[in-house]
Amino acid sequence: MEIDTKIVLGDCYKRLKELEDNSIDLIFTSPPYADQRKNTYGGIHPDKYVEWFLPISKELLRVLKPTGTFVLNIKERVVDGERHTYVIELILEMRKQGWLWTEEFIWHKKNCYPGKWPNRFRDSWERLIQFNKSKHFNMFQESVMVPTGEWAKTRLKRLSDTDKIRDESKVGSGFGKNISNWVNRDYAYPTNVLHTATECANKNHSAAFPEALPSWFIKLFTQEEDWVLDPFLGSGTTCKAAQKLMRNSIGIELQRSYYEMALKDVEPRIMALCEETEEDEKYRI
Amino acid sequence: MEIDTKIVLGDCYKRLKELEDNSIDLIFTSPPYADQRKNTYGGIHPDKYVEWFLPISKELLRVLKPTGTFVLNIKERVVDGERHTYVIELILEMRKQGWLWTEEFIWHKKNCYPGKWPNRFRDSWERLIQFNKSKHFNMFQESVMVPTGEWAKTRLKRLSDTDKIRDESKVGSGFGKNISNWVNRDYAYPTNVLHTATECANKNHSAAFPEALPSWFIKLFTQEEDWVLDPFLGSGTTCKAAQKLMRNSIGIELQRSYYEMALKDVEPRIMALCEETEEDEKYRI
DNA sequence: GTTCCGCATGAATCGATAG
DNA sequence: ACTATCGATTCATGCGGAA
Repeated sequence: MEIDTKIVLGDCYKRLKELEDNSIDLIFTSPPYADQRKNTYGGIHPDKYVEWFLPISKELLRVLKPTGTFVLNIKERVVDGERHTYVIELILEMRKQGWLWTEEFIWHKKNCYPGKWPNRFRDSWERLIQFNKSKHFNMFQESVMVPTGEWAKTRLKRLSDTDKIRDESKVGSGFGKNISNWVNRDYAYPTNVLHTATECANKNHSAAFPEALPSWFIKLFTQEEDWVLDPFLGSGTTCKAAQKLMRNSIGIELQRSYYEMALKDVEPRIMALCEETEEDEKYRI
Repeated sequence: MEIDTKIVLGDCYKRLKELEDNSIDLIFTSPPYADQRKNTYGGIHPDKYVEWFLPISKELLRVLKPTGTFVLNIKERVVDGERHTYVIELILEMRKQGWLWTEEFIWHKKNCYPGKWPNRFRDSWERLIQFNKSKHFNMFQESVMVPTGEWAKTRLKRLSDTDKIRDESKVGSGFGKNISNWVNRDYAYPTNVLHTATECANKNHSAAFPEALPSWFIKLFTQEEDWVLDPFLGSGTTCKAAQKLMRNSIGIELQRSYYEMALKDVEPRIMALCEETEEDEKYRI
């Protein structure tokens, strides 16, 4: 199987024009937050954010397949002691464009940014807003199933005595393939709240999200050889995740420094066999 | 110390009229969700929800002290495959009334309603929207600090097996509970994400939210002898919590059956000492 | 007195069927 | 076509009874 990973330098509004109608299966992106990252994106003023984003979302609507999904990672910032309303206004305006506001996932960032303020606590969650073009979109729920409570309660306790002793190292290092082979069925569907620790790796990119985040949505909403798009690629996390999962991807990035950073981490074109190895098995969530 | 706990039967819009201006320190409530609880509240249609709630929120704004806080527990339902927009529209309209949208807490319900659908996962979170009348509101952050260090050990024991298994299994793909978050400090400030299960089966009165929820906000936004208001009291959880914490409270409930249920659990007027027991400690979120 | 197992029960949603 | 009702689906939790 051969997949393509395109990293594009340029303004996303202009470069999106070059993409064909109905050609993308999943758009996953984290646009620059309002009035933040001033040095990189010029700092869109919160009051102008909706106005700035709507032309882009219109292009995104055009390039997305009818069965595709758009996942927008965003959080409103605090302005003058209040949560600014640009995110919820954006939802209302995008619906007028024709987007369906299907769902809102919560990303709970366990190790969120430290700090203390007299009138608010640390902000440890962000919105992952799911938009669709039609009600009949692709969703592959089985690909993100998690072990059930039942499995945790019964199976683990039962095998804890003998098996822990038999293979202590594997247990200690986090339940490897040992147990995942044991029980194939005891998996449950997840909910709309995701938990991850934020990655410290991409220090240079101020809005970096952990690779597990795009990976989760890529597995959920696409199949191998589908097309993934991130119009605000940043340091390249989305394309990296797509490539590992054998999805084609396009990433657009305005800043040359990020663009080059993304290029470094991604093989522009790769060839690979399409066989699930035992190694892959272990990485199933 | 003597505190008052008033349980009032009647339509909250009318009964709110009887309350004085600037007399309440905290409003905590969970109004009937749109088209839900039809048998008890008649079910407000999602399209009419904002229109229905605005006159009430106007009265709430009147009775709240300038230093007070209004915490609204709500979640939009799915209508025709989409998340309905009445909640975010309500935020915009309440701002026009003069409310400040200060913050939005997430209540992560661990035991959310089961079910499976082709196009969405189970909904395991609700909004706890914080509104204020002015930027200078009371907030007692120390009262809800979370023990760390020694406490972390007991917390770890209490982690459900489900949590342990799921988090361990996610390690390979980048997810994971970072135990090292519990650092050496004895107490840490919480974040704006709350975790608790809904109180469910086998109780004479099943509360929509667990008592820990109003308790947390009562401790955070009020002091002893302050006034707490719940205009949609339901089975009385908010007043019960207020009473235990030595806060005066007023609860308004339309349904006679709920009203009587609330009356039963609450001593209309009590005298008590002001000591936090070990039992209370356990209820800290 | 513990621990363990079984079971009922939720602020739900979809799709089909009926009026 | 549009609304109303109903069955099927699904899982964490806490209680009660049993070992």
